[in-house]
Amino acid sequence: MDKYTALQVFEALSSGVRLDVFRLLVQAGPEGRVAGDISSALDIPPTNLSFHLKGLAQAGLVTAEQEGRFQRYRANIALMVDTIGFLTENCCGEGVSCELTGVAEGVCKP
Amino acid sequence: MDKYTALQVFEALSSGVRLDVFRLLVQAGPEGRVAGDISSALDIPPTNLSFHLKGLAQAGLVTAEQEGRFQRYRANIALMVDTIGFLTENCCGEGVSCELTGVAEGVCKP
DNA sequence: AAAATGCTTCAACTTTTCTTGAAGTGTTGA
DNA sequence: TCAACACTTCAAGAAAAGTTGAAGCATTTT
Repeated sequence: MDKYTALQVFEALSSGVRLDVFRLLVQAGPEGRVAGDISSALDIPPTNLSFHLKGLAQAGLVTAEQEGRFQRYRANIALMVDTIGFLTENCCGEGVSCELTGVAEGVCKP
Repeated sequence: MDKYTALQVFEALSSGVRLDVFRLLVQAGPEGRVAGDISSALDIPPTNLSFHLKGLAQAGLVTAEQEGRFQRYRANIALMVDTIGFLTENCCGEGVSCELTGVAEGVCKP
């Protein structure tokens, strides 16, 4: 993963609205949710929701699929997990031990 | 972890400058780095760096310790790892399998 | 004590992001 | 075909974040 991709991911999750939307989609699982469904579940006006969904989709954190006149969104959890790998790169290299950094086991040595 | 804490973490990492700083500190390990060191390593004016370090510290992603007239910063990787746990909460619950979501093994069932 | 160093805070400006109503696109059902 | 529906795009104003030089505070050196 490159820095730009990671930055897009963090930017996407740096808004309360988008964080709520992503979490809702994570909990929805592979079925995902259609836009209007998300709008009413979180009480966000459709115009505003569309703006934020665009940001999440651009970052790759959600995928969009047309379903008749509905638009179904799904979370991409794998990208989120990969992003952590990017952040913890080299955190245990060069004589730096996991014990000292307090990092959970398995994170630094995948 | 609550939503506010997670949001602070993502906001903190949603800037290119702060992402660079955090990654530098992750790679620096437990020794950390003093502010002036970071400033010259990443070519960021001290004033601006101070602004961004404040954001990272407020989110809890870095800690600051005075060392004479220097200020030493260290990364808090554990918080980053915890934040992922928050995001993937319930992602495999209620009949939703990890296989379908494509999530790395062990993430959903810690 | 005075000057130098390391860093932060402040104030002002610039830039970006957010929010909302109005208008637009495509789809479905009467 | 026409109205209703689901959602997105557009435009404009409001709010938040980023950047910089000048000034401030604390520590160290001379």
